[in-house]
Order: sequence, then structure tokens, then C-alpha cells
Amino acid sequence: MRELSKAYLPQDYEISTYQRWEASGFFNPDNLTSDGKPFSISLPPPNATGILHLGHAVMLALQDLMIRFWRLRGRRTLWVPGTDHAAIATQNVAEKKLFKEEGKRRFEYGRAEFVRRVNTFAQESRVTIRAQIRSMGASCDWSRERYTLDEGLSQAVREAFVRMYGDGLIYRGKRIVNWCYRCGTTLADDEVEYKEQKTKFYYLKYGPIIIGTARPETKVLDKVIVVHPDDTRYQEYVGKEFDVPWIDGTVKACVVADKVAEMGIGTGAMTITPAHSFVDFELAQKYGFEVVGIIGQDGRLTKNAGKFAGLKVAEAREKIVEELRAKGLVERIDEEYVNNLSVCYRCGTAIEPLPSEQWFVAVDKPFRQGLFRRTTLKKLALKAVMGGSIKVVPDRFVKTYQQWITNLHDWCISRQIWFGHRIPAWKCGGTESAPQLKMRFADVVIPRVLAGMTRTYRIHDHNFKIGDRVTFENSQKQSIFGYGTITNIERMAIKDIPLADPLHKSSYESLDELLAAFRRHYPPTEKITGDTKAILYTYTFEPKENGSSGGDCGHWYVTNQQPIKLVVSRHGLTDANQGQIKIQGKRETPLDESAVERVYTLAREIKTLGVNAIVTSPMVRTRQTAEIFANELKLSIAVDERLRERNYGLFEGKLIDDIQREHPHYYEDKFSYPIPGAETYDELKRRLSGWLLELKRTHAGQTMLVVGHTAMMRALRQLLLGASNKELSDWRPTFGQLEQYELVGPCPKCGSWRMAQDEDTLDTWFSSGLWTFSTLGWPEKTRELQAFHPTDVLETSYDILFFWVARMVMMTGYLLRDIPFRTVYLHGLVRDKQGKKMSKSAGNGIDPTEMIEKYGADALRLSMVIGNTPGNDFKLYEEKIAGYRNFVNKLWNIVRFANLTAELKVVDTSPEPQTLADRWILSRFSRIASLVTAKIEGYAFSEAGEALYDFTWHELADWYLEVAKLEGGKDEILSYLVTQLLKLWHPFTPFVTETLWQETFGEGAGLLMVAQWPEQLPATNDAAEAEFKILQDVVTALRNFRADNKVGTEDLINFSIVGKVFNRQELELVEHLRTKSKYAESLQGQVKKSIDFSGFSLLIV
RNA sequence: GGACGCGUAGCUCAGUUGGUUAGAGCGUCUCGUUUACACCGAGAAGGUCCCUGGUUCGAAUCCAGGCGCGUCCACCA
Repeated sequence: MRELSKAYLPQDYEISTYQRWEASGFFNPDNLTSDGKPFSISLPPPNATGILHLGHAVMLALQDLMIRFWRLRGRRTLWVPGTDHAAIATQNVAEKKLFKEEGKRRFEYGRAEFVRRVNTFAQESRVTIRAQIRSMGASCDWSRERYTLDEGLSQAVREAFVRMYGDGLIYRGKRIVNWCYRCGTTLADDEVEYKEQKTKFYYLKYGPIIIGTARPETKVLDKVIVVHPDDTRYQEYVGKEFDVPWIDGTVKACVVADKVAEMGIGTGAMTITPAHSFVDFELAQKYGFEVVGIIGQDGRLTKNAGKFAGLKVAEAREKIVEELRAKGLVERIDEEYVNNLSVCYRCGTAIEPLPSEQWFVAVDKPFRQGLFRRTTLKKLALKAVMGGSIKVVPDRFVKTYQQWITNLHDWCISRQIWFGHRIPAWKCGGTESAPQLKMRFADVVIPRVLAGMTRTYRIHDHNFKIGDRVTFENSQKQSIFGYGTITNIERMAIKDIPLADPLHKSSYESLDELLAAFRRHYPPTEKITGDTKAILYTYTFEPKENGSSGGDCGHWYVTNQQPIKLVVSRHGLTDANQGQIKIQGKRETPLDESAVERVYTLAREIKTLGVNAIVTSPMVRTRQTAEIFANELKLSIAVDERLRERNYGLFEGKLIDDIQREHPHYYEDKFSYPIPGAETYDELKRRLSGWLLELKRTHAGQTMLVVGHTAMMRALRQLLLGASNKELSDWRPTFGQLEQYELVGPCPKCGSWRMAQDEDTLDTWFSSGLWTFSTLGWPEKTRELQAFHPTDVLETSYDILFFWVARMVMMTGYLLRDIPFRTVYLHGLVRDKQGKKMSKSAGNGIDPTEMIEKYGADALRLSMVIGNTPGNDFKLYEEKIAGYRNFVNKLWNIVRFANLTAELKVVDTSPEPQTLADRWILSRFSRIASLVTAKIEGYAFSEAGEALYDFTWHELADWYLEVAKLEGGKDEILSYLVTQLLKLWHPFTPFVTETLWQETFGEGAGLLMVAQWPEQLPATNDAAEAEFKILQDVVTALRNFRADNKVGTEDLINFSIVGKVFNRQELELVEHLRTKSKYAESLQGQVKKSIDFSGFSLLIV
């Protein structure tokens, strides 16, 4: 072996050690020779933004510890690394950066360009993150690295969405959502944070009743007062109506009694604002009040606010209070009111609850799993944890989890941002041909409507007449499912309706409930109070056959297929001598050479778009243009010659003759392309439709270059965008300008190609929820998925238990009917010495990279593992890391010393002990090794590390090595101890242990990383331990005597022992283990001190 | 309002089925360069284990109540 330096210098070894591991291929379980049981962890993917912080360092240290431990124990360990695109977070960071650098906002770039730039930023971050994960020593399988926006994972996202949509677990609905107008997006309930603040609380005169509010600006149109049914103060008003002088003129108000009003808050009376409060919205649903938005998505008042329209919320509040004051409606204002303001967790802007149409995941909706099981996402998530399939460490979080799941509302998954997975739903273009009159239905009624069997009751006269054509709309999903004609209308009084209503498969408790149900179903524009005689209208329908209209039907088409991108170019070749017209199919006219050049130039530009295939029409110049493109783009066309043939020119061969035969004028009229007569034009569209269908089958997800002539381009444009004929004939494509379309149709309902993808993207946690299996190749049934899923452990910070863990459980339960992981290990947050959360803004953050440079990765890892217990926050500061650096150095020197004293080799079986000290250390080692094993298995990493630390330093180094200096002949035992100790430490401090292993045992010993964990341990020996303990006590007593009595180092201490016989070997140790003492059978002179031990005494002269 | 966690040496924290004299690191003090290590060694001082009561032969540990600190969830007209 090479001589080791006096101190361990991590910088000299870490990088090369990591490279050696990585090059060995053992991070990849496929290369592990053992046929052991798999053990897998999915790395919680760091955000593709910014840099690694201590939170990441903690998780890397803990997960690598487990991975290395189980790898040493012979399991086929897989640790999948990756990064998360972290939609809002990344977009915000990138947006700020772009604004700083270029002074432009996202809308100024446009969607495509902006996304491209955010992607660039994310990719740069990923490079940094990868390097930092490596610097921690994380032994993850880089060959399987994933990114949530990878094509494979995106496919998983689309697949999940489509399946959930198909089972009705994803729906579109108009609901109150948390809206951040600064980010311009909705937020999930748990992305909202609360900040306590002092605000004004207004007591306002609303007719005869005083109402309390902190938000007068939302109250412009309030018409309903809610009081508690038991509140005696307002009994007389319940059910009455008043004309109330209010902010903007007089409103007709009524009073409703409901338990949601709490008597103790404010005056006990409140007006409700359904559009801007979750509670009020629920009330409005319950009683059928209309929902009118006052605040818009731009954070300003809408036109519904009358003269206050356009004002920002804060301004509006002032103006409205002024107005109220002027009208004498302000009773008093409480200045000291404290409430929680909800703010965006990303940017801190105040959240507005707004009504908005969004996509939701239904957590309470039953669905069928397998043949018999009916369950809901919520039930499924509860069962996995409560039923014990998933173990939680520490288990107290089970309760938190249960509580959270129980209170869970439907999860809003659409976000109005650009960076992320675009929602895989396309809306069938306008509603031109659909009837304007709409009739809404509950889910349960739909089958009957379609069968033409149903009648439906309405409380409000829609002014429908017999014979009216109406659109049938699913009121839950707001999707159109058909058309029909009203065939009959009957009126009946409400008292005539039986409460049990078999037609709608419901039964009502009371007339009020029946009324409420009807109102909910169709909010009336005129208010109906308790004493109004309600008339119900019964309609019967004749449904029109579904999907036969052929128009744009507004249907949502949800598909996991990727759209085909079409890049459409007009042909670019002209003839050299324009006047001369040759017909007859064969080209005889010479080409304009400069035009040929232009085509080549454009071809090079097109090359950058990544075109997969080219299609063209059979017209001569068009086809020639396409040939030039094909020639230039050859590399990007499939290499296989047969494929190439197929990709190039679908019109070639098979279709060319047909078209020529059926539409000869397309050929002949090659110098101008007027839109042909309606008949042939429709025919062209029909043909294009068929052709697009075939493309869809053969080229899903690819980019096609279409080279066409004017008529073809117009037809395509109309098919895909739906412009009118007039608009089209005004539109003339020119060569060099590329049209780009996305193709996903045709609409399965009506056959239209005019499909527009939802602009929104998915909540980033939707893709994160799939992480454990999307990274293993799902929805394909891969070998990895079979072997490594469910993963064994999910190790993460407890603060994302809800964000992430719960969602993974739901998604996995639904999609795989499985659990995502067997155990959840939750670590705490890293705090500074004062217990404050580390953050950039507070400036108290420690940069892990800096610490690694200064103290080494091993020291940093130890400082985060020892003293860090599951579920508890822990404090970290530089002195602590320095302390563990000292330990790493101690370990280094222990092995260095062993190397200097003995001839070391790999020894895996316990040698025969020669002396008491040998028996003692082997017994101690045996205990520690089994303790460490058990503790790591039980997720008590800190205790394992601490015990090992104590053994290493205070038993092995402080005592046994000192003994070894005296006794000598320890080659075997030191070899054994070093071999095994390095293994035990390896999961904690991989770098220094691997380095020492290599330096000590050389190439032949292989890598420590894949050595075998000590399983066959020496027998423990209680007697030897007790005996050695006595010896230690005697030594300590002698040392204490010297220190207490200030005996100088030059003086020898004479001692004797009464009541016990020590053998010569033991006395030698006592005399020389830093006691500088001399034993004598009998003492001469005065006994200075006598120390009693159990069974014997130590006498000192 | 609901739930959870914490309170042990000056500081940071261990202490998983209740069991000798309650431990570690840092800091403080004393001594010490001896064929690994001064990123070291040998020692010392320092504790009402938050308080009160209970269970027990025995409680830092279990139970009840209180005090203090912190976190999460819900609500907040």
C-alpha cells in the first residue's frame, strides 16, 4: 500500500472515487452479480430550478445510506434519480430571470418561445443538480435518470389522465378556485398559505340588519342574508324580502336561515357572495342562488360591479366604503380585526377565490376496480395507510395523513401556466351548428335522455316551445352529449310532484329539498322564496341521433395520443418561361433555377424543425418541391429505405392515378389554383380527411412536412381551423411562409377536425404522483416495473406528505391497484442554530456545496444522519460538520495506524483472540455490528451511527489500539477489524471508507461498495468484557490519581492490588496505558490512597 | 376549534418495550507533543431529566393535570 497522508484530504479522493464507482456500473442493479431480492427507492426529484440545498442533502444522505446498506447486504438495489419540472416554481424563477436579463414578460415571448426558454433554463439547472447529487456520493443509477417532462413520463401523464377521465374521475367543472392573479393561475388548496394580518372589519347596515364583513368590495351584488336558524335576533326576518338601499342602488334582499352562520361571529348575520367565497358558493349551490363574479382574473372588478368596474380590489374597497359612508350605511368599523389572509405559496400575492371552469380530480366519486370492488380515491388512499399496507416512520404521521385525506376536496388540477404537461384534452371547435338552447342534465339522467325515454322537470320557464331544438349538456362535466327536440311541455304545481321520483332515481325528504334540488339543477333568474307557489315544467324530448350533425360540437376529446404536428409549405417551383403551358402529366417546362435555390434554402430552415416525414400532393411542381425537401432532409427521414418510401409521398403510386382520374383539372390547371367549385372543394376536403386519418394512424406524435398547392392548403386550413369560405378565398399562401398546425381529430362525436387543445397545463403534482412507476416505464409493462415496483422506501421531508405522498398513494392505487412504496420514511426540516427554517431570504442557509469543499461529503453526511431522528426537525451549523470532519479523520488515522503496525489483508472470518484485549474487542465489535444492522433495518440511522461512532473512537481507537501498541502481533485481528469496520461505515461515509479500502487492500480486493456486509460475527464474551472493564477502571483510577494530585509526568506511581489477582499480561497493560505506574506485590511506605472496587481494592503509594 | 411534536449539562441533542452511578458532541477548565491522528490524548467541572400528582419494589421513560415553546389542518362573514 501507498503511505497515507497524516490527515484525510477529501478533495484529493472524492471525485475520482465517485468516477470509479460510476464506471464500475454497480449503481445499476443489472450489473450486480448477486441474484438477491430487489430493493428500490425513487429519488424525490429535486426541482429543475436553482440549486441543491440542505434539504436535498439530507435526503440524499439518508437514501444513499439505505441503498448502500442493502447493496452490501446483497440486494439488487435500484435508486432512480431524476428532476421535477416543478411547473409554477420553475416558470416563476425563469420568468424573473428573463425579465432581469431581457426586460420581457412571458406574453411578449409567446407561448412556444417562452416554454423553450424556460426549458433551456431548466436543462441548465439539471446539469448543476446532477453534479451536486454526485458530489454527495449518491449511488443512484444514472442510466435510468428521468425528468418529469421526458416523453416517457409525459406519455404516462396522458395515459393516467385519459384513464381517469374515462372513469369519470377527472371532470371539468365550474367551481370556486384559489386564484393568484400575479401568477395568473389557479392553485390547489394546499398551495395556499395563510398569513395573519390586522385589517378593518366593517359593520354595515343592510336593510334592518347589520352585517359584518372584512371585504365590502365583494358585496356589491349581495342579495341574500344568512342567519343561524336558532338566532332569536333575526327570527322575524327569516323568509322575508326587503328592498335594501345598497352600494349600487336598491336591491331586493331576502333572509335565509342556515347553520353555517355562526351566531358569535360579527353580528351573526352575513350576506353571501357566492362567487368569491367557498362557503358562500356551497350555500348558493344548496339553495340555487346565482353566482355572479365581481372580481376578475386580472385582480380587478368586473363589469358586474357597475360603476366600480376596472378598479383594483384595494381601490375598490376604499371607493365602496366611501359610497357606503355617504349613504349612511356604515354602522362602525373595527380597526383591530385580525384575520388570516390567504396568499400564494409561490409569490405571496393575496389569493382571490373566483368561479372558474377547471379540471378536477373527483376524490369521492365511486369507481369500479376489477369486477366487484367499488371504491373512491379517498377510500383507497385511506385504506393503503390505515390498513397497514404502507408503513409510516414515524407512525404518528398516520394520524395526520388520515385527517388530511378525510377532509380532502376535489383536487383542481388545471393550471393557467405554460410550463408543464399540457392537458391532453381537445375541444371540438365552435358551436356553430349546435343548437343555441341548452338543456342541462345530471349524470344519472343522461342514459334516459339518450334513449328518448326521459322527461325532466324545471322550476323555471325557459320559454322553450314545442319543436325547439336543444343541446343536451352534462351539468357536471359541462360537456355536450347530444341534441334533441322538445316534444311536449306540461305544467304542474309543485305539490303534485311525488317526493320519490323514480324517473330521476332520487327521493326527497321534503318539498324544500325538492325545490332546492331543482334550483341547484338550474338556478332560476327570478328568486323563489318559501311562500311562492312554484310551477314545475315537464319537458319531454326526442333525442337526435348522437354525433350525426357533423358540425363542431364542443365535445371534449381526451386522448393519450400526441397530436401530429403539421408544417405546411406551399410548393416553391416555377417555370422558367411562364407563358408556355404544357399539360399531359409529364413536365417538359424547364425550372426557374433561382426558385430551385429558394426551395433549398427553405429546406435547410425546415430541417431545424425536426420533421419525421413528408407528404405531398401529386401535382407536378408540388411534388418536385417535395422531392427537393426530401432530398435535403433525408437524414431526418427514417433510415430504413422501405419506411422512407412510405413516409415520402402518401399520394404517390396508390392515390395519384385516382386523383388524376377523378379530378383532371387539378393537374391541368397548374399555374393558378382558384378554389374549385363547392362540389370539388368538398371532395378535396373529404380526401384530405381520409388522408389525415391515415396519417393519424401511422404518424402519431410526429412532425410532418406537408407540401401543397394553394387549394390543398386552403382546404387543410379550413379543416383544421374552420375559417369560412370567404375568409379562405382571401387567404393566399406564399412560398417561404410555413403554416403550422396540430392535428388530433377528428372529433369522435361529430367528426370535425377543428380541435383546439386546452391551453392549460397540469398541476405539477399530477405527474409527481406517478413518479414511482412512470420512471420505471409505465404504462408499458416493463421488466423494471415488475422487479422494482412497489418501491421499498419513500424517503422524504414530512412537509410534502400531503402534496406528494398522498397523491402518489391515490394515483398508484387507481392506476396500478397497488401501493407506490412499502414504507414512508419522513425526515424533518433542516434548521439553523436558532431553530429558524433555513432560507435564502433570511440569509441563514448553509450551502452544501461549500461545506463539501471545506469538510468533505462524508462529514456533511454524518452531520445530517447522526442526531437526525425521523419526523423531527434538526439543527445544523458549521461547527457540527467540522466535528464530524474530525471523526472522519480519526477513522482515517485508525486505518493508517493499523497499516503501519500490521500487514493488512481482507479478513472476513473472525480470527482466534490471543489476549484479554482481543477477546474484549471482538466481543464488542460483534455487539456493535449486530446493533448497527438492526438499527439501520429499523430506520434508526442516527442511533446506528452514534453507536458505531462511539465504538470506533472510544473503544477501538482509545483502548484497543493503545493495547495493540503494547502487545503486538495483531495482524489478523487488525485486518479483521479494519475490513469489517470499513463495511459498517460505508453506508454513512462512502468516500473515506472506499478510499481506505482501496489504499489498504489494493486492486485485488474489488470495490468496498459491493463487498459483503458482516453477517457471521464472532461470539460475544461477557466475561472478557467484564474483565476488561475492570482493567479500564483501574487504569482510569490511576490516571485520575495523577491528575487530582498533580503528580508530574516524570514521577512513577506505585500501586498494588488487594483482593484480586491480575496476571502479568494485564498488569503490563495497566502499567503502560498512559498511567506511568509500577505494580508491586506489597507496598513500601505510606498508602496515599485506597480505591475500592467491587471485590478488590487499589492501593497507591 | 382539531391534531401532533418538543421541554434532559452553558449550547445542540441521544436516551424504542420502566431497571445499576442519566450519555455524546461543541464550549469551559487542568494537564500532556508518547513510533496513527493537535481535525489529537489524559482528566475535571457542569443535571430538581419543565412543574404537580398518580401507577410501581423502582419513573427522564407509563398515566392524569398544568406551564412554556413549536408545527400542521380547519375556520376566519
